[in-house]
Amino acid sequence: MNRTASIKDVATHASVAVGTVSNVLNYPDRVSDRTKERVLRAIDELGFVRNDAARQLRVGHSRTIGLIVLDVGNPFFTSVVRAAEDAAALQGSAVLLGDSGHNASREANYIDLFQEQRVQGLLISPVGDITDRLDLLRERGVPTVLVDRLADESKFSSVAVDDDAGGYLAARHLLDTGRRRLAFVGGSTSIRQVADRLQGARRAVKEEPEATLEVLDAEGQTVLAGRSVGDVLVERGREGLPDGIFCANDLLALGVMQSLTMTHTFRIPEDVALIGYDDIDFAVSAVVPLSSIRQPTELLGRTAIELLSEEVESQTPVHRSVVFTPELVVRQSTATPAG
Amino acid sequence: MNRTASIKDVATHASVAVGTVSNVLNYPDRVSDRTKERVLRAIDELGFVRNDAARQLRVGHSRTIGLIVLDVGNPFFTSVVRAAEDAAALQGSAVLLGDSGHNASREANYIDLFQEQRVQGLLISPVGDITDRLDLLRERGVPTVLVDRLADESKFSSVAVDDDAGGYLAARHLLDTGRRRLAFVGGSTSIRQVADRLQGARRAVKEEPEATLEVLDAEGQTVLAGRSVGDVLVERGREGLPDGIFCANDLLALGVMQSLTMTHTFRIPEDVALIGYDDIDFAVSAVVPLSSIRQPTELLGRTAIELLSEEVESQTPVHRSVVFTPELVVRQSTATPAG
DNA sequence: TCGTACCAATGAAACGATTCAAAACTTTTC
DNA sequence: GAAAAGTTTTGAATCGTTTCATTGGTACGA
Repeated sequence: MNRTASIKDVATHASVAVGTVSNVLNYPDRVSDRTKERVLRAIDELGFVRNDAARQLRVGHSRTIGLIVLDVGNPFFTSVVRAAEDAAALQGSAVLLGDSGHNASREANYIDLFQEQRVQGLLISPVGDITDRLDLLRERGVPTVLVDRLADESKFSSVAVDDDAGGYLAARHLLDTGRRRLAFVGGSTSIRQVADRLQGARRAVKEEPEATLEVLDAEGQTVLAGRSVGDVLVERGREGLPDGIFCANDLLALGVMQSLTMTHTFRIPEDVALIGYDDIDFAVSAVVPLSSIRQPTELLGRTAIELLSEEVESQTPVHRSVVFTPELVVRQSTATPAG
Repeated sequence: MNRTASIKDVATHASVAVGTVSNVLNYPDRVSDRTKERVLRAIDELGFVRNDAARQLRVGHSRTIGLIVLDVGNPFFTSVVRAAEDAAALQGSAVLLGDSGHNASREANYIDLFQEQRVQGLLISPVGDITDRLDLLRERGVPTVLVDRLADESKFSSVAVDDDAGGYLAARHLLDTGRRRLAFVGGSTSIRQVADRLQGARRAVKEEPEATLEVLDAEGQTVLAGRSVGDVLVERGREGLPDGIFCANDLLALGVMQSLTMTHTFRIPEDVALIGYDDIDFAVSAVVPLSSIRQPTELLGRTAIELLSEEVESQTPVHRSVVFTPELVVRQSTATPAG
């Protein structure tokens, strides 16, 4: 297995100087057609592939962008990742993807790795509060954009989705379709996103004098947790039943739906309207197609790359925080009750 | 923003030679404790981070492995990716992840990129038949392991899961729990995996003289497609109903389940047993927890890395194909009918 | 005191690209 | 036909590591 060809081999093979080969690769119009053709043939014959490490060493920076997410398995992030990759590809960069899995030490490993790789910049959805760590990065000249988290604008750019607005949107929709006795199912409100969504919902409910909002406890954010909540409601019976339920994510909502529809005690949406959050793939194919709040994930990924480019380009770093508003997706589970 | 510190700066700062700093980084026991400490302090004070491009240029190869999957959003691949990352980290390598999205040109882009990066090797779940392309890679000394696809063992190593065995396992389980009138729902059998699973199921059915296997058409591999199949069965009524249904993936199975349970005409598992394939997260939290066939994705990812290491290490490349057997996961949807 | 080991530290060379001032050609202009 | 202007091509210097033959020190035994 003979060593892969270098630019020098190509130069010899084509009887030109190394600088010429480099020019063919990087500034094709500086080279005459005749030599260009000769060089290209040599490249082809030797199967030359540019060594990016050498290139990077010389020019001082790579063409890659680091992206660290909390969980690649989460559809929200999967979608953000894909959008970021596409946007990066358009501007000639590649994305190095790291999955921290909510684990601070894995996150730290990736940050180190990406620094050694001299990435152009870093997009990160941080595990905890690592502003110190990121401050260091910033000082060392690695521009950073926070994803799905608000940042101190004097220090970082960030992209996020307005969860308060999302909560408002969901509750407002239930109110607009005539429901007045609302319930919120969130799992732990110690999660910032959940707390914000609840806050938004409260805001909407305040706008209707006779509307009420009850907060139901759930153990976690899973389908099973949702089902337990549903079972409690079923037991409670027709009396205390809310007529509109807003779940802080679709899994919870699907669980509630399973419980209510299986027992056939209550019909969705006639007796209870139900709305989730995230608009996962399963929402549309639920037994009763589930209304939900969709987060503009593609936009999030694309914008993150744009903000990063701004940081890379501008000498005097100015930071921007972009907050997107989520979108209401209406399906059958919140259809207006007949009559 | 001053340039990041180099090994030379560290050497000056600690009053040692550059070679010594390099030794501290790479062969700590070659260096006396006193100087080691001095160097480490200097590294800390200057915030030195090793430039991996320079390192790579010198040693001739990177510490990264390229991994190209068909779809990061697919839980199967997500799980493989995570396992591969962990296994790679253990041996000091990092994984560069590429998502081809079933698109040959995106795939080609990643292959090019990874070649320029001089990855140690490539794990790939190829879009189409790209053996030509991969042959080229092999000639250029980039060892390649195929993932989720069988390979000509004279050319490549590969890891895959035995779909025929999985199909057999599912059907055998239905037979073992007393079902005899089986049905297979697969979507298009032009997909290799689906065809193999059907073949395995047929093999099992042949073992029981009085057992039958009916193949039901489905439009695609989604929940909705499954629901349509379920609706057809419901319409058919108790007469022609199979007593055991095997779906080539969990989405189809969940669709069938929705249809059968909603109408309350038939009960699962009393009237019909139902088993899926893939054991996605949703299987366990279905209305009736769904039995399924689990693919050993973690093992797949880990083994892929191992095979690649073998290829990298061995001078005379020998290739191996490893085929794993999937695993039966029994839940309520195939419980033995009472009595 | 000298010779022999042994250990630590040194620093020039090499990796493969890009860059850029200078050299070598071509073409234009007078 | 020579000078000026423009175009191509050249090749040495450079980026930041690792490597390794060599040098400098120290300890021990004779």
